[in-house]
Formats: sequence, structure tokens, C-alpha cells
Amino acid sequence: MHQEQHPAPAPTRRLSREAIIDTALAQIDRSGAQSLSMRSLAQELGVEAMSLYRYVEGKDDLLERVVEQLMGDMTSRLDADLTEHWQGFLQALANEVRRLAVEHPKAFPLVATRPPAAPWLRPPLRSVELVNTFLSTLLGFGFTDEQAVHTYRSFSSFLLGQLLLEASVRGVDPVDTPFDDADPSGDDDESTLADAPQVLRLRPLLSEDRSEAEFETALEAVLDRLARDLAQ
Amino acid sequence: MHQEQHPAPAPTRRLSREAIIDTALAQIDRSGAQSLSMRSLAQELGVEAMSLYRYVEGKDDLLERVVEQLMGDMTSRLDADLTEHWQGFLQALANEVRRLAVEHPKAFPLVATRPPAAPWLRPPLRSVELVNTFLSTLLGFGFTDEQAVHTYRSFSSFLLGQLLLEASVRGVDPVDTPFDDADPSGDDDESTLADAPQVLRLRPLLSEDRSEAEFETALEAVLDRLARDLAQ
DNA sequence: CGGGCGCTGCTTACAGTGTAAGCACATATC
DNA sequence: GATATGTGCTTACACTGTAAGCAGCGCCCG
Repeated sequence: MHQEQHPAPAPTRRLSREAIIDTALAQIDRSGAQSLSMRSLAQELGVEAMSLYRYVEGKDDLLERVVEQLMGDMTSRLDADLTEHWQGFLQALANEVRRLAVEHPKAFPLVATRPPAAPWLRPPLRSVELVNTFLSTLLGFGFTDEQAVHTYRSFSSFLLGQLLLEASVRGVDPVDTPFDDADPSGDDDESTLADAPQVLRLRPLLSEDRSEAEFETALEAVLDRLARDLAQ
Repeated sequence: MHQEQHPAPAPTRRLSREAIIDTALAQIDRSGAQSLSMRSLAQELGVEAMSLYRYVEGKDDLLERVVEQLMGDMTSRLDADLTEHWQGFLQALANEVRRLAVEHPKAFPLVATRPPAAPWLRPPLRSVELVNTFLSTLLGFGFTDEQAVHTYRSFSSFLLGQLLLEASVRGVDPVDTPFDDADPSGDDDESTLADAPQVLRLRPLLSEDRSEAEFETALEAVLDRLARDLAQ
């Protein structure tokens, strides 16, 4: 029904919702969500801005679609990832969401901070299917309603805090060459840190990127905690 | 030095950085950071938009100042709040930041998600002084450098996840009268939830606002975990 | 006291944003 | 071939942040 009948009608002249969303995501990955405009997006698609409105309700809708695309087949990947204990499920979910944050650090803030469609959709778990999978999986493992919901809450805020911070670290462009940044005397850091001796002293330690290891251990801590809560 | 010499020169005609920042915060509290514009802010101050630029570098700078104002005297309040054990300090800090999130739910996303000035400033702890107080307090309690930094990391992502979610729940305007929202048949919720039976079933449970209690118990969990880490 | 000077707020202007409304043309159908 | 349908373009408007320069006031100094 929706098939093309021409052998090769035009190079890329044909617009499509998918292409728009993909290009939008690409542009966000490249230069951040802030600098995405309907016009720049249209230009990259070789098209005029208003043409996009045939496929998308507006910018908000577009961003929502991008988020939807990112959450994408996470649900299916998790269904396939059947494990024997709930810890395995949560671990798989955590890794899945983290992969998203690491692969799209500039886009992750969208997933994390866009106003959720419904009050029970807690970022960064933004798809109803996914939340449903979450709840029914846990219920399947014998959780009570309260336990499942409590776990959902704990887990989402764990993911949000951990990954939003990690994404924001990974999201900054390496434009700031950390050495030789002109201005060798009144360095921005030094001046601000004048009366913050501990920060100054611990700066190298604070700047280390331990995010992967920290994520793992924090995840284990959360799982431990949940196990303890369940046992009690 | 900065004294006024006139008895009463004009009603409010005198602009000031403080007044600008306060009004900006008020406007954000009222209608969200999204809808704050230099022009609307100027109008509320009975002034033209460009006048603001005498006191503020630009909009980004303004928002940064608002954040600064919010973090405000938190450091001093914490210094006064000397406690005997590090748990007390972290508890006081947590409550302080949570108070901020609860009192300014619409402004808190700024604190939480604005790109931090330095990589070692992890939202929502956005002031160098505060971070310095954090570190030196913990060091004062006998923490090693690594332990202090680790605690700083754990604690900031705990606060971020927990409070960003709480603020986003509290931040939505009660415009959505939950009943009688026209459109009685194809309700947005029902339609989306058609194939998410668990979400549909648990909706009341999911919509409950347990944020204060959850915050307390999550905080205790984090403190327990940290205590365990330290002992080992 | 007068003349400059600096500060304050205003005016104008421009480039950029999201998007509403209607037009032109290519395509698909009868 | 005529007509309907959709696709992309054009134009337009209200709004954003902000650069540049100007008008008037109060202050200080000669």
C-alpha cells in the first residue's frame, strides 16, 4: 500500500518521519539539544523548515519522538534478556539505560529531564511499555504491589542521579584543552578556588572519571539494599 | 560606601542586581524557567529589557546568579549546624538541599541540570564553598581523601536523582483537574495504557506521593551504606 | 556656579526562534 | 486528460536574546 512505484525518483527528496527523527538525534548527539532548531534540522535534510510540520506536530513533539526512539527497542531487548532472578533483570535494565546515556550523552538530558507525559512515568524510564515490563517482571518474581512500586521508585531515582551526572561529564565537548589554555596567570580555576583549599587540593582526585566503576558498585549497593528490604 | 544619599528619590525606579535576581527567581517559581524572558522580567520590574544588561552579563549569567542565590547561605547554615558525627552533617545537608527543592520546585531543575562551571562541581551541589565545606567537614571526621571524594560522589547523585524527581512532581501546575477533563471516551491515559495492564492496575499506587518518606529512608540507606564502606 | 563626566535606563535594530496560513507543483486516480 | 491528494515552499508574525548608541540625571571638580 505504501510502496514506492518508481525505480529511483529522487535522491533523498522524500521526507519521512523516521528520517527527521534520526537526523534530529544525530544533530543533538553532535551539538546538543539546545542548538537544534527546526531550521537547522530542515537544512540538514535539504528542505525548508515548515516542511517538517507535515510529519511532526511541533518541536516539543519532535523531541518527544526522539526520546521515544531512544527508548526504542529497549523493552524488547529486555524481554529477550530473561533472567532467573530479579537482580539479573534490574542489572540488565541498568546496563541498557546506561548504554543509552553513554552512547548519547548530549541527548540523555532529554530523556532524563523532559516533563514526563504522566506523573507515574519517572525519568529516565519514559515508556509505558518499559514501566509495564518492569512492574510485571518484578511481580512475576513474587514481589507484592508495594514492593514492585517501591523498587520502581528507588531504581528510577538511582538511574537518574547516576546517569545524568555521568552523561553531563561525558557530554562536555573536549574543546577545553586542559593544558595551555592561554591566560596562565589569572586562571579561572585558581581564582575561584583561592578560598576552597580542599577542593583545590583534591582537584585531581575529583576530576578522575570513575563513572563506570562507581556505577557498578552503586548498582550493587542498590540491589543489596532492595534484597534486604525484601527479606525483612 | 554603597549608601543612598537621597531621602526618597523614586518609588522603585532604582534597579539593582539583587532586585533583578529576586524578581527572576519569583517569576521562575511562578511559571517555570522556560517562560522567563528578559522582556517579561524587565516588565515586572517596570523597566525596559536592555536595562537589565547593566547589571547582568546576559541571560545565562542571570540564571547562574539565580542558582547562586538559591545556594546562597546554605554554606553558612551548615557551618552553624555543627554536629558530632558525619551522618549528622550529611543529614543536615540533605535536608537543606531538599528544602530548596521543595520550596522552589520549578527552579530546582536549574540547580540540578545547568552545565556545571567546573567538572568537579556535581549538581545539585553547585557552589565551590559548599563543596569545600563538604570535603573539609568529612576530612575533619577522619575520612581519607578517597573516602571523602567517594562520599561526595555518592551523595550528589543521590540528591540529584531523588530531588529532581521530587521537584518535577511538585513542579507541575495543578491545572490538570484530574476529573471531568472533557473527552470522556478516548481518554489519553486509558488509550495509552491499554496494553500496559500493570501500570493501569497500579496507577493509584504509582501516583501516590511518598516523596518525603522515601527521601528519609533512601537517605538512611545511603548513610548506612557509607558507614559500611568506611568500616570495611 | 558652570561644565564636564559617569551612570542609568531607553531606543532602535538585527539575527534567530517556533509556527500559522496559503500556494505550487508533482503524483496518483478515475 | 481532468481532478484530487499530498508534499514541500513561501510568506508572515510574534517572540526571543542582545549589540550599539543616545538622553537625561546627579555628582564632583574647577
